[in-house]
Amino acid sequence: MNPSPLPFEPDHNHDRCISEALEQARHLCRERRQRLTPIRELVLRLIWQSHQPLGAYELLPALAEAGFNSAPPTVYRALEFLQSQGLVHRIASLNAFIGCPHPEQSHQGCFLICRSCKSTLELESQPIQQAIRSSAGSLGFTIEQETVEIVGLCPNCQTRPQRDPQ
Amino acid sequence: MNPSPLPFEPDHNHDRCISEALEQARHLCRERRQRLTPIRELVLRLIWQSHQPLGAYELLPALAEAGFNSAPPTVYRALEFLQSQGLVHRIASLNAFIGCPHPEQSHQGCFLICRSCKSTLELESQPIQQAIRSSAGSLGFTIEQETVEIVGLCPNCQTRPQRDPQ
DNA sequence: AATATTTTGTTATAGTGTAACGCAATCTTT
DNA sequence: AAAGATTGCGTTACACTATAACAAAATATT
Ligand SMILES: [Zn+2]
Ligand SMILES: [Zn+2]
Ligand SMILES: [Zn+2]
Ligand SMILES: [Zn+2]
Repeated sequence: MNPSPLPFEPDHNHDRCISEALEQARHLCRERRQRLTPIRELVLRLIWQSHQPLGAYELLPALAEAGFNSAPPTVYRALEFLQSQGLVHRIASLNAFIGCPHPEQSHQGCFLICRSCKSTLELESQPIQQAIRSSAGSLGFTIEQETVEIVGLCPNCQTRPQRDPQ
Repeated sequence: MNPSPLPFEPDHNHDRCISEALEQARHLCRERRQRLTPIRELVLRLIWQSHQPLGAYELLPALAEAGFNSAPPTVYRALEFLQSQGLVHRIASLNAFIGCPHPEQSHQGCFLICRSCKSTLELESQPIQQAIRSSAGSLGFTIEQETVEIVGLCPNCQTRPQRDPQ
């Protein structure tokens, strides 16, 4: 067990990922006077079940099991709220959602997505950010939102292609 | 009229963009022994009507007008072919498609998308590519496909926000 | 407690994309 | 040129993703 979740390590302490993410979500929402309702918290917990982006419709059965209404608007509303608080990011190229490991300040994610095991890692890459800002700036373009999603093979899947880390 | 299409210039010679794109498409397909059928060429021409990404369903009426079948599979097949030949890129964050200005060799596009006028510019930014490769490489991640889509305001729309270049 | 605001339930529908199958057109081989 | 193989297209149906609109319930505010 690693003390902190390492990128693409299938045997990291993921229970800790979950509990930390939930704890931080509760803390941030309290601080911001936003309501982390049972549905919202459940959706966040479900998304954090793995490091693989989850589609909105994959959440519905679990919501139903938990006794909630399970129509699309329910889950999309929860996802919208979580996104607005920076707790969740949407992966445009997958139509899916993933928990943000550092939601304390709003930011643009940069994602490495493994084609094989689907594990997805959010980067904070200064060089990438800088290069984008520089390219856009030199053309007089003002950046408002960035989508950077890199698909490929994670280290595990290059050697053990069939492995499926959470 | 500019001799070559400048980024975010609404009054560039766009007829030339179109004719060059079509000419190059014909040339590349001939060279690769791929069939640029009437439907495929029409879809490419429609996409090149502007520098604004076009949704698949926006193409259907024009296909119908031209006397072709206008069911979704028709246009999606054409788009799939054009993408396979690098003649068109898909913008994941918009669910839309745009013509590629330099399809002669396969590449990963990086797109600047104006939120106001929707004009979209494809960049070939070595620094961005390099930064992405470096970040991924240091984590042992092998890149297969990149999605880099930057939304913001182009120079025109920062000063004349309501303008709508082609 | 009364009122306003926010959240959720519910139904319906819009928007995006694909499966599957048969026919037609084109290419390849004889 | 004829026969067979391959590719592209027409057609229908459907899957997946997301939102509009309005009523009911829960919560916050006065
Ligand atoms: Zn984890
Ligand atoms: Zn994040
Ligand atoms: Zn042009
Ligand atoms: Zn391109």
